[in-house]
Amino acid sequence: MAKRATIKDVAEAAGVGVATVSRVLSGGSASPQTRERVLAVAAQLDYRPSALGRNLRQRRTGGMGLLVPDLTDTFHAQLAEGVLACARSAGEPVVIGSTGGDPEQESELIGMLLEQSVDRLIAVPSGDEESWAPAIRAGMTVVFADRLPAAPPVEEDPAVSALNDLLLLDGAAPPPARAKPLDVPSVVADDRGGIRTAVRYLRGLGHRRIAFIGGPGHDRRAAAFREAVGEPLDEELIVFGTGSRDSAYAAASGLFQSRPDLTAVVAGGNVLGEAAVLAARELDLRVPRDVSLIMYDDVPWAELCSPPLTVVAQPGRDMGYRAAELVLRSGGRRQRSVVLPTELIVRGSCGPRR
Amino acid sequence: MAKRATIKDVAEAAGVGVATVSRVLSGGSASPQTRERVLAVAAQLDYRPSALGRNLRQRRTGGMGLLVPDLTDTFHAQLAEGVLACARSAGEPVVIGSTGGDPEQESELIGMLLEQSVDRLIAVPSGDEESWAPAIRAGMTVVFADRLPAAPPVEEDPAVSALNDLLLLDGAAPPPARAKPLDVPSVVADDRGGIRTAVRYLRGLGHRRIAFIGGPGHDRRAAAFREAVGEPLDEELIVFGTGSRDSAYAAASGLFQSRPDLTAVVAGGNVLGEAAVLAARELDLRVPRDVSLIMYDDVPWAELCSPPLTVVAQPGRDMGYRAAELVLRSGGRRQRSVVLPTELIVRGSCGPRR
DNA sequence: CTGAAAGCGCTAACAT
DNA sequence: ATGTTAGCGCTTTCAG
Repeated sequence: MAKRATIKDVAEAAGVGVATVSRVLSGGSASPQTRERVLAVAAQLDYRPSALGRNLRQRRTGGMGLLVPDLTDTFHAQLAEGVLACARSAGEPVVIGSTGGDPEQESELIGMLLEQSVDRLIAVPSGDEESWAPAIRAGMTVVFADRLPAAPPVEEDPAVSALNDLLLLDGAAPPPARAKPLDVPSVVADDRGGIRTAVRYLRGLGHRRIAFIGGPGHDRRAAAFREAVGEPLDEELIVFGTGSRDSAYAAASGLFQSRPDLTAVVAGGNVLGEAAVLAARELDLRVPRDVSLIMYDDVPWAELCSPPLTVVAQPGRDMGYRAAELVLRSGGRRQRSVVLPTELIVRGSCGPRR
Repeated sequence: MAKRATIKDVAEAAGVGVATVSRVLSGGSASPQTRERVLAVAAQLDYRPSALGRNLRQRRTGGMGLLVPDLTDTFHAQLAEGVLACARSAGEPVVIGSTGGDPEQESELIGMLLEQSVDRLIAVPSGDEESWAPAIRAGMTVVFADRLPAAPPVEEDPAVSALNDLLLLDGAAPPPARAKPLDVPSVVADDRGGIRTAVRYLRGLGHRRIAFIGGPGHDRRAAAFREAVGEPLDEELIVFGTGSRDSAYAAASGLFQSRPDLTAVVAGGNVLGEAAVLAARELDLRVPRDVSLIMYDDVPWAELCSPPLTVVAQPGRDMGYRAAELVLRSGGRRQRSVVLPTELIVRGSCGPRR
């Protein structure tokens, strides 16, 4: 690294103390002449304050961390672009990590960020609330984007269980003592509205046996789907993949084969939509003649499919931007969560029930 | 930020000096007992060495920077995933920036990285060699991925020009004095081979009027295209977009309209392929009946198109991984550049000339 | 308004 | 083998 000028160099060259230079550069008070001289010298020396010194002094790194499951999921890429846009305009660095949807990798990455003293983090979480507790406790300012961590598995405390059994309290068992839920601001899409609109649209076309294919983190969408469909609910029509494209394909293909009677499917994300299109084609199901399809996420290629895909668009880029704003503006006090609207974009992948 | 234990805390608690703790944790020499005690205390205190202190001391930040034009370009996302995978397994942080293909933003981001003392950088460059010189001079270890910076515009030195005119040396003018080319390792695909294979394939199908649609950074591919097509060369069949999806669409659409006689097109990247498919459909050109299409980059949705797209696949993820290895292993000495093979994946978007 | 000085947490000489 | 010490570049009291 070519040696760069330090604040000391500037101070000497300007004939002032380092404190003065620091003040001038961070907008503190200084006489106009001093200020001007310092500025001139700094420019002449091409001085750039080192973030290293500042960070150490302030015991924190500026900027923010960004954790997403997978950048090749175009929606996450859009979200990331939003975060980067905001960070760029703020001149702040972004340390990024891809978790592969694996809570363990996620935790490791959080550890890495902690080590870097990155104390602001935007995350599309993969782990559950429990796995996020340490980060919060460590003092990180976290903002969740796109989804929230799942509630931790209810711990079957053997003693309590036994007691409950004994007292025959099963039916009206008190809610198991669970860790208090995380209080973290978030930026998510209106999944409930988005899914409901999609289901209603399909209903309006005459569809009755509608399926949902989800992936990790799509629990809220699945819940919204259950709610929108109402009774009678056919749980077999709700399937999940584990996050990889392969497993998404397997889920879609399995669904089509086991339930040839379904006439429409809602894919909970673009990777699942991709899988659904592929699986349908492989099984010679024609869209929308044999099966109607609505995909969550509007991605460029949705328009390229034949027929073009009808989608529930969520503003990925905006979500990222807003999340970054939230995490930056968090001047200590609590931030409100934000829910962004979705939009049903009707193209050609849905038709009347045959 | 909850106050974390420092090396001093560990030293005191273990009854040793800070240096010993430092040594133990970085694998230096220490007696087995001491080592054990320190390790125990460190674990007990949940001590994590602060990267801040280390970085300042070593005057450099670990990890690496990563600059790409646009993450929603799936190829760049794949490349980024490769970089992240390598960085993750090395436990190193990655500071990412998205340039939007704009040399100016790129320069600003480089400045930001310099300020952070990030001295290792992987970049899909947007600026030309000239705009990259400062980063190199500042001592950054740079590895270019996917493409190389364009040669700087030849400066028309008036004096030299005049002299040349005077001496009638125009025809055999000596190469203009240009800055010495950057000597930076890189990881790129075998564009020459990839394009040649594509063109030959199309030729074999009988196509004679083949077009090329490129974007920023596709100069090498365009050059390879010219070479592969040979004489007579129809320059009108080579068009460029500026990087945005809109401009890519405009370029494709304009090409199809101005040259209805073309029978095949090679798109220099997935965003351009996207545009080509869209434009063709808009103009009622059927693929492959009316026009054959080969796209650079194998992306998941290539298979979803109807017909599925024949592509020149380049190993985006590997490229990223290799680039990260290169930049990490750069133990001071020069690294060799690497060229990765491409593969023509024949699907259904090419047919015989009608 | 300005300067001197004290560290932030860590590593690398240097001494023991 | 281990402790002591001197900073890395910066911000921030605290005096002047």
